[in-house]
Amino acid sequence: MIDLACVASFFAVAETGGFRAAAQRVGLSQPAVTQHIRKLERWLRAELIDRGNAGSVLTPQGRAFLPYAEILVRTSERAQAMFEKKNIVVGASSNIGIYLLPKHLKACSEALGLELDIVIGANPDIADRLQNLAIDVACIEWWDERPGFVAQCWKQERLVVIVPPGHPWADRESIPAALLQNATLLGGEAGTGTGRLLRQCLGERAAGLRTGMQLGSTEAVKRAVEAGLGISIVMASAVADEQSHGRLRAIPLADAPLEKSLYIAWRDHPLHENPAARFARCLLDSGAGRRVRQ
Amino acid sequence: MIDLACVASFFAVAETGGFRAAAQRVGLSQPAVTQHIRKLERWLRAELIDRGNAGSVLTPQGRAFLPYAEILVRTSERAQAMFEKKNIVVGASSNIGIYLLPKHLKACSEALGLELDIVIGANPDIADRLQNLAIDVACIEWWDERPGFVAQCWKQERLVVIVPPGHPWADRESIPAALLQNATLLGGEAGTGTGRLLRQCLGERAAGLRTGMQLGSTEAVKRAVEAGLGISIVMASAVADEQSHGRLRAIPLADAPLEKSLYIAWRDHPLHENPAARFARCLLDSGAGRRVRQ
DNA sequence: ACACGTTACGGCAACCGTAAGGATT
DNA sequence: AATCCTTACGGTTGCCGTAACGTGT
Repeated sequence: MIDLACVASFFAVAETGGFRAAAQRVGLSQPAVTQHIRKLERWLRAELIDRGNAGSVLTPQGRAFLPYAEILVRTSERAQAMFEKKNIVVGASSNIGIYLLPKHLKACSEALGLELDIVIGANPDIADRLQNLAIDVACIEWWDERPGFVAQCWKQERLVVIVPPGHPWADRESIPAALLQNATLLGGEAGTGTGRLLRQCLGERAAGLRTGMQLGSTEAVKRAVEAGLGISIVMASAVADEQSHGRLRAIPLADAPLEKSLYIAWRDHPLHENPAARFARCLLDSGAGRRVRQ
Repeated sequence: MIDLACVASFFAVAETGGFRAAAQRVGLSQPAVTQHIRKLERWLRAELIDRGNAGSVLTPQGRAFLPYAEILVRTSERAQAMFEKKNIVVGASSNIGIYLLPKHLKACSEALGLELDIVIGANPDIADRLQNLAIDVACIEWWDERPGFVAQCWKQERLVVIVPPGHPWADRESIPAALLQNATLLGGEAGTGTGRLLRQCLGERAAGLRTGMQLGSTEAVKRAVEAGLGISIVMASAVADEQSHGRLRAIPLADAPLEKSLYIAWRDHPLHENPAARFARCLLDSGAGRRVRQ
């Protein structure tokens, strides 16, 4: 059976680019790291690292092994952390992590006496990390039901159409769906389910809806709309600032109350004293949660 | 650093329900397993197993640790297997694994001189296993792009409406979308993207489409339709048998050629001699693949 | 000369198996 | 008595650190 200490040393070498630095990071002498790498290489029957005097670099085989090493190291770290009841890791999709989460975190952290680490990423990425045990609690914009997890609806966030101040729609109170019929919307982060939501909410009236440019982030979308490159639909809280400064107009839809459900999801541990679940419930209490699936 | 041998012993105890059987499985003496479990328990500062004379059972904390243990054990096994260039694991969503894959596997296995293990599961489950490194190649019905992976379109499978022989539509040559307008379809496996595909393909005409009963498998859907409980839409190759025996009618849509793209996905190893990639390409060659994403 | 990784070697810890010891049914 | 896990103990392994040794810049 492989030795995790060897894997940790390998991972450290891969990250630091040298045996000496790796030894320091894992708290061993440098020859010990040499031994670890040799042992791994014998075990896998493959050379993993090209030793050069100006830094060590992974061989192709080493690069192939790297994701395995990372999973092994991170999983063992997380397993240990789970029982120490401290330092839980919260993952959030970009929109939530940037615009909504910060104001809740401090209260929950203090109420529970927990240290929090935050990871912000794309929505599917966060879902995967939850599955991989790399994060304990996920705050996400879209959740496909998976066995072994609990997900609850956290908030219903209003979505609004955003246009620049000079736009023909800028002074409307609301926007009827018919206006959107042939509009082209600037796209933000992929995989957040906004497209799905729109089609579901507008029904047949969404047929002509198109999304131009995938800009990758809501920040980018806001800047693009400010610059007059187009219009978009975003979560209301993402544009509160710009709206109050008059840089953007945020206008609700007229006939359909367009709301996106945000979810808190965590692994359904049978552990009674489950810190992830406690944190999740604390978050939910500050957002009037509604149970979706156990 | 935790010892993987201890984790393997724990996992074996969890699966076999006893220290003796676990010892036999991992090839150690029984006291060695006792030591392993004690070491783990000391390391995690938690009791993991309730020792009873009539079998050992996991404590709640043990059950909480179990998924971590499984990931650690399976990942190390997979890492080792990767370098042995043998025995690659293919995951397939149920429909593909049952109706399409078998006829291709033997040829690919022989052409490459590889042993194959097959895992069949729900579509999201297979995608997760690919991410977790539990499988090497995934044959799936829906793929959300993830960094670090390669996915290619493998086949375009025709979808057909299935109705029982006595149904009013049984003798139609094709079914116009308008007929489906307010139909209720029996649902099969969740998360395969058929619903999405339908809405995308039928556009606004899908507005009234409803799915009743989630039956969980295509086999169940077929039996339910045979029994006259309703109609459904399935992959043509899933009902070839029933169609030729006259137990079901399979009827294409009239105005939209309804096709589902099936994908082969694998981890984008930089390893030159990557057996998973070789196998994937072999499969693609037998299905006229079209590149989607690198 | 310096920085990096390797080799050599010795002490010490830890692991495993055998054998004997409770505890429960 | 039978089964299951634990304890006790000794031999062996192998891991780690110190120190000395190549090697390339």
